Amino acid sequence: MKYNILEKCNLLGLKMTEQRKIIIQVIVDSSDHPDVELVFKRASKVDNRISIATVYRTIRLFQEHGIIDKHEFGGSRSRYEKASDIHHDHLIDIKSGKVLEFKNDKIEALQKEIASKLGYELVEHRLELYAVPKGCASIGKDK
Amino acid sequence: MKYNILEKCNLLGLKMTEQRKIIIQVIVDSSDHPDVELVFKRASKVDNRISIATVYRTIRLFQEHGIIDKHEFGGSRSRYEKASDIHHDHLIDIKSGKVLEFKNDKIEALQKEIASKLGYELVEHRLELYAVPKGCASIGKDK
DNA sequence: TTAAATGCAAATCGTTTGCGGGCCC
DNA sequence: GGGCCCGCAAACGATTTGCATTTAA
Repeated sequence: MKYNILEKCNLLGLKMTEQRKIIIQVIVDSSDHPDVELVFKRASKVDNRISIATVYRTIRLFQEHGIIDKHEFGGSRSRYEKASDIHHDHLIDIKSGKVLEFKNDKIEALQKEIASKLGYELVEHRLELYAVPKGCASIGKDK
Repeated sequence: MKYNILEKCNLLGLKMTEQRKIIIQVIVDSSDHPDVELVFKRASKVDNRISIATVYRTIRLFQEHGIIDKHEFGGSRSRYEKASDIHHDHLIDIKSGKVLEFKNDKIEALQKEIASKLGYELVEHRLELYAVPKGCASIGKDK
């Protein structure tokens, strides 16, 4: 019931090219939710015959097959991470850009409840907390 | 302590042009979180001497001054609404695209608590529920 | 062998911007 | 009158796509 990415690709009948292997490896090894540019850079370091178009295509493909998850945090580019069986949300450190993951069942339950009260059935949700490390709260709070 | 948009613009020293008046009116009259294109269409109906560049500029300006709020729901375009004093989150009906607003203090409190536990101070958050009307749950659930 | 995947460059889409002319305060 | 604002069209950045070539199966 649990497959790794290579197995999932097989099941889906996707050809396993050198490029795809590298992109998969980069995604699996990255815990910082990289954007396409960054995945491209990291992949290029392994094998520079890879093109950014392929990275875009591959990431999109994987995303459409639920192999990786797409996020739109602060910036203009989308960011990605390996899909995980355990759902989680994100806290974005707006000082450093670092992204922490968390999970809270109470919030999940409340969301369902809210949707239900409004006459809806929850399909998915997006919860992002934008925060600053305790202490450096209002110091240099420019913008 | 409570000002309407015209007053806010005055306070900020913004010139009140015909275009801006119209754009403000369109935003105030819209409860469907329109994107720039739609604001432009509605504004043009009132006065077709308006250009989409002005709509982009004005909306951006207002947003930067906290006069309107920007959202990035499903699609590719950003959507906007008049800023309100009462914070609320959104439920997006993925069948119809309709957007409902809701407010839940328990969730707000939990978010602060989560951030705090992680060593952070919550600055802002984004919570969106994507849902389908009860009943038509899995019928025609074609992605 | 052959359908699918790649690289390249051009196209697309939403949004921003430089410029010369126009308009609010 | 002067500076902010406008319309226009060109520029932009992220992403997608058409096409000829390569490659996995």
